[in-house]
Amino acid sequence: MKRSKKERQQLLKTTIEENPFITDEELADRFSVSVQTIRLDRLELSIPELRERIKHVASKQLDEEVRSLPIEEVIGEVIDIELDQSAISIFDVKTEHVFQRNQIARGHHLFAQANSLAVAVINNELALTADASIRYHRPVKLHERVIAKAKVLSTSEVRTTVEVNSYVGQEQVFSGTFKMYRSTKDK
Amino acid sequence: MKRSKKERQQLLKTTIEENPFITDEELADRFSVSVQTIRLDRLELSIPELRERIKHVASKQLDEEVRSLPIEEVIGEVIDIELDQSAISIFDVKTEHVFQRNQIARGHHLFAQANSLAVAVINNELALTADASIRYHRPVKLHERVIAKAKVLSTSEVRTTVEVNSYVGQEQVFSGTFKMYRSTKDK
DNA sequence: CTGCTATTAGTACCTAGTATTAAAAGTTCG
DNA sequence: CGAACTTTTAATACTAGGTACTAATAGCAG
Repeated sequence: MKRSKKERQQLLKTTIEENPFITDEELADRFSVSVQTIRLDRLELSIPELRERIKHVASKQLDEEVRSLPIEEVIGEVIDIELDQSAISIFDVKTEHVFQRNQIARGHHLFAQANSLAVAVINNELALTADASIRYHRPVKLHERVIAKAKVLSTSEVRTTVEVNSYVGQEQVFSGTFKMYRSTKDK
Repeated sequence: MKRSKKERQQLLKTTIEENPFITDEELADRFSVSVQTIRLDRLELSIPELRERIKHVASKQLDEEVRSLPIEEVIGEVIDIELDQSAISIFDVKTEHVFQRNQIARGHHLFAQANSLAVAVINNELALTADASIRYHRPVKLHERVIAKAKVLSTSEVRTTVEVNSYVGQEQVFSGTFKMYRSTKDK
């Protein structure tokens, strides 16, 4: 099986990409050339040695582990609030909020922004969501800024209905109606 | 700084756990003992050498990449899944999930568990929540274990309805109906 | 045949170890 | 105190999977 230098180097690159754990010796075997040739190839292609490759993959893994730990606690920043009436928060979609494959924000983050805003707008120590009906109007992408606007529709002694609409620019991306319990003892 | 053998070995273990990239020499320095002592310690504790540790971390990374998308992006741990039919996940409520004041889990975590399970159960590259209707039956407290059960109710070419019910023990705490978009090209 | 590139071979050196033997230091017990 | 034991350190030989360098050889083109 005769390959030109270029062919071999191209193949070398993809082979290592798909299996970074392969040694020069195995590669030499596979391509029926000497180990030295493989090393020259790697040199020319600036492909690091096995151990460095593995180290690189491992670091990536550690990064992922740390980045995926703090799942979500910050759910947007409240920029305006009138208790028992309305509230506005902004939420910037970052890499940790999106599906890796299509860069679309996972739905529960938009929900979380809206839900926590609904909780915040209620002037009460204890506010809990009883039920909610929501709708996603269009997908939100990485790096977009979502502005959620909450509006209190009705209030009784124990129940409050809050409507939340979220926008990216002028475009609506999310809407929801939250029925909230509120504790009887006011602050 | 004098430590007994036991103390040193205990510390060695946790040190390596938190930074698997550390060499015996660095450890010897850190604990003011010889390299040989560190090696005896590793031997006694069955801790593999640096390169093996790195290799192990790197393999984990490759596994994740291959085992692909839906599972790692689920909130809670999926313990059973039958694609396009049903799925179950567990979610342990920790301190970071609750309101400090009353130790009650924030609603969006329960929503996130249910929503991501609904996404995972759909055997499709692209699944997005279109709208959802949910209800919180009773508050969930710190350290409780929530079991979410997703069931696919109906499927058309582009839409799937998933029902999710979540329980703590025998008691239902959450229910939701999720209407999902699925991409037209099936896997 | 002469040049040129590509390949192979060989050597010294490196890191981060294992495995083994042996000596030295520290500690406990009688 | 000193023998017996554990713990630590040292020294040596060997390993994988390389780098860096020099030198020899093979293949082919003009």
